Amino acid sequence: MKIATFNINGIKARLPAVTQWLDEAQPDVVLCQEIKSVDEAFPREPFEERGYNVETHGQKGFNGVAILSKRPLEDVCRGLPGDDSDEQARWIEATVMGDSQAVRLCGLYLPNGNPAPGPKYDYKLAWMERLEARARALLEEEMPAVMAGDYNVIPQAEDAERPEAWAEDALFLPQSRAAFRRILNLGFTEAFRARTDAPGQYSFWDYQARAWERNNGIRIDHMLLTPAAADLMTECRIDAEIRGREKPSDHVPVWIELAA
DNA sequence: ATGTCCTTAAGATAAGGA
Repeated sequence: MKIATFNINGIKARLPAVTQWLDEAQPDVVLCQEIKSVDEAFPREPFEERGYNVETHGQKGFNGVAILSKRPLEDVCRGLPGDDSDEQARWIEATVMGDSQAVRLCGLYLPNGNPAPGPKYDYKLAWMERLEARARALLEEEMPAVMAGDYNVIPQAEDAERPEAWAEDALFLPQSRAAFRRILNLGFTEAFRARTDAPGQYSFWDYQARAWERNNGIRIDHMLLTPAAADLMTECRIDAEIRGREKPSDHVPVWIELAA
């Protein structure tokens, strides 16, 4: 089962790029972030005619997450638990049946947090505490689980072309990286780094200043696997080349193959 | 070189978010 995460940066603007990639990559599941659409306005038809089931958790103007799946999605839950006053659409989860076993899928769009310090950074750190709590609960279940999405965290210096440029940024501040590491250290496997220590591998390049042409990127889109899921992983790759196409997202897909 | 892009609110451009 091929499972991908992709921050598409607006479904209305990205429909041609996303459908072209779907037709080529043929993922079974895609966890999408930044759909920037309310549920009612999400264009379901292009995906349904390709055989995907569509579950969205949108909001007006920004944020918004979705799951596309060729297999039926069950037990869909929207919103990260832990704060009923949080109205930002950043979390969706569902269960998909593999050939041999069920997998719990969590799609997340972690807050950017800039400028730091400030209320937006406080919100990011509080959101990460809630994520840690949900991660603990997932580990206690027997089902293999994947938490994938735009984490807005650069885990290590080797995950940025110019780490010095991010020293004061919410994506790379020690507190952000420590919170990410606390979640990993519960027992999760970060899929990409479990398979390679190659430098220069990124998932985001800014639209500005010819960042793509210079490979001035950062790796902030991650897939965290519970031990039961990590045992099933046979592949993890970044489809970087689509960043160079017409009207691309500033992020590219990251995907795993699970023998589930 | 904060050099771009996407969104909404308007009804042309400007602001917020990233």
